[in-house]
Amino acid sequence: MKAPPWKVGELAKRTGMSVRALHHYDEIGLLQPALRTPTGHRLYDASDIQRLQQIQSLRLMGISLDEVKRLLDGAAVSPRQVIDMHLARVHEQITAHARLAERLTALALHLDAAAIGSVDDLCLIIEAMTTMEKYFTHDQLAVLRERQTSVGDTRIQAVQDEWAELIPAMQRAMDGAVDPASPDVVALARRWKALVDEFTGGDSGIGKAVMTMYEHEGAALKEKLGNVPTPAMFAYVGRAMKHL
Amino acid sequence: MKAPPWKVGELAKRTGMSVRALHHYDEIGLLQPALRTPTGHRLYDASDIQRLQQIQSLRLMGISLDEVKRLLDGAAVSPRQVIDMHLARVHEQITAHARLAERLTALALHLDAAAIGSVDDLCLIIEAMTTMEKYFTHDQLAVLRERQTSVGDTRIQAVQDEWAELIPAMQRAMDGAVDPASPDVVALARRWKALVDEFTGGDSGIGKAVMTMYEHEGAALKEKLGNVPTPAMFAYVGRAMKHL
DNA sequence: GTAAAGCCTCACGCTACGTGAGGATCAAGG
DNA sequence: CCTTGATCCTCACGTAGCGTGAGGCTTTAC
Repeated sequence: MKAPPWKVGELAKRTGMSVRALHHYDEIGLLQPALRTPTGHRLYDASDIQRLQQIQSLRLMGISLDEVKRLLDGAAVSPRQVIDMHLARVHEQITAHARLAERLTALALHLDAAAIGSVDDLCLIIEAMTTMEKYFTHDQLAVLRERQTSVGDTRIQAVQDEWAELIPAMQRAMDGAVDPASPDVVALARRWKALVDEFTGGDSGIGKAVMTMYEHEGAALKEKLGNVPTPAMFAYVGRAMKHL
Repeated sequence: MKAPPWKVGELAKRTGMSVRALHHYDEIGLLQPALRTPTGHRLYDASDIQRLQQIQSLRLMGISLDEVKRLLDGAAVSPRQVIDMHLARVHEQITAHARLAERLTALALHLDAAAIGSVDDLCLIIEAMTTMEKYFTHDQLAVLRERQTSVGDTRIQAVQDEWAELIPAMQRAMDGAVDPASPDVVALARRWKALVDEFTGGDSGIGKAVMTMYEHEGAALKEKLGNVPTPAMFAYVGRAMKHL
């Protein structure tokens, strides 16, 4: 156990820092050794060592070198404030990362469900997720995910096929100006409602969100899904449903 | 709604990116516009725009530009792997930040309790916390924090004063080679046990951790706390306790 | 005395751009 | 045709906290 002052390598070994880091601290004026040998070698004395321990303590709490310097040099900033502000920043980071993790987990689920290999498909799914997050609340998305896994792939495919048949049929009725109260249209509306209820799990908020989404994103969705309901069609179906 | 190809400013406005970011993507070969005007102005065509959308999607998931490039260019890496590995990284970050937040919160508590203003004291507390985390488990630390708040400052001070009296007394008994079974020493041991029990809340693991800590950190603690028990003293007290 | 180890000072590299600097080009009006 | 303001171009530095050499002195140990 040699006594101080120590050379940079010795100090590094004893504190677990790298020599480069100590050089860096010297460069930025965070820890400048009290002495130098005539040949320019750094010599750290006891007070330098203590300061380094303080630096290490503060760094362990994730405080930036800049703030460490401000804390140790000028007492102008209160430690308490620094800690509080830093804690707030850390909490922000945590929530941001937590959201990201949630999205990534959901994405992984979709990847499993859809047996996707291509990057193009991956991006489409991300895009769809992003769009949906704009219209559905967090809870609603959780409900939809739960339903997705519970009903199973085959049923989902069947539902998609039925929509692919139902929407054009409804469109033809509208184009032909058929009375929404007519038995044929009401029958279509009944199937429509059944599909919607199955999708939403009876949550009317989800149904509304879907309509809002189609309203705002109609053009974009049409390109990707083929046939999609228009706002006019929602109104038409709504009238037909009054006669269920 | 002008049709593509678009100039960089136009693309930036429509996608919400900055012109500089698009320049950057060009520089690193992530998104190089299909065309340039004879004077060098970038012209992005439809496929460029689609690629940019994919880039934005992947970036929204927190994927680095480098990995985005690898994903979009060479299909050599599977999307699924990338997502999984990225998710793992994010989870690591979350746990690291969560630990940090926990430490900061505990630190804020100590600051409140000790009415600390100086940076020196702040660092001492951090150092103490760091040391204790090496010897106590997470649960044990939670117990100690809980006990700290429940017993109150005045009692803590009283306990410290009693230790300050008890330890030298025990040391004198040891120095005088007094039989640990003697009534005086047993009486001291009784007080000792009461203090320990109050501190540990009856958790024997905590008591052992304290002993291990004093054993390893004896010298460092002695400087800061004044008189501290030595391993020999623990043994002596242990023998005395057999006669309680 | 010599070789190995340790020290010094540059200086580039990493992430994903922000922010000018200095100059060419484009679109619209006089 | 000329001007003017908006837009475009290409450098190039700055960010946080060092890692990792390069090239050249000093110290230490045999």
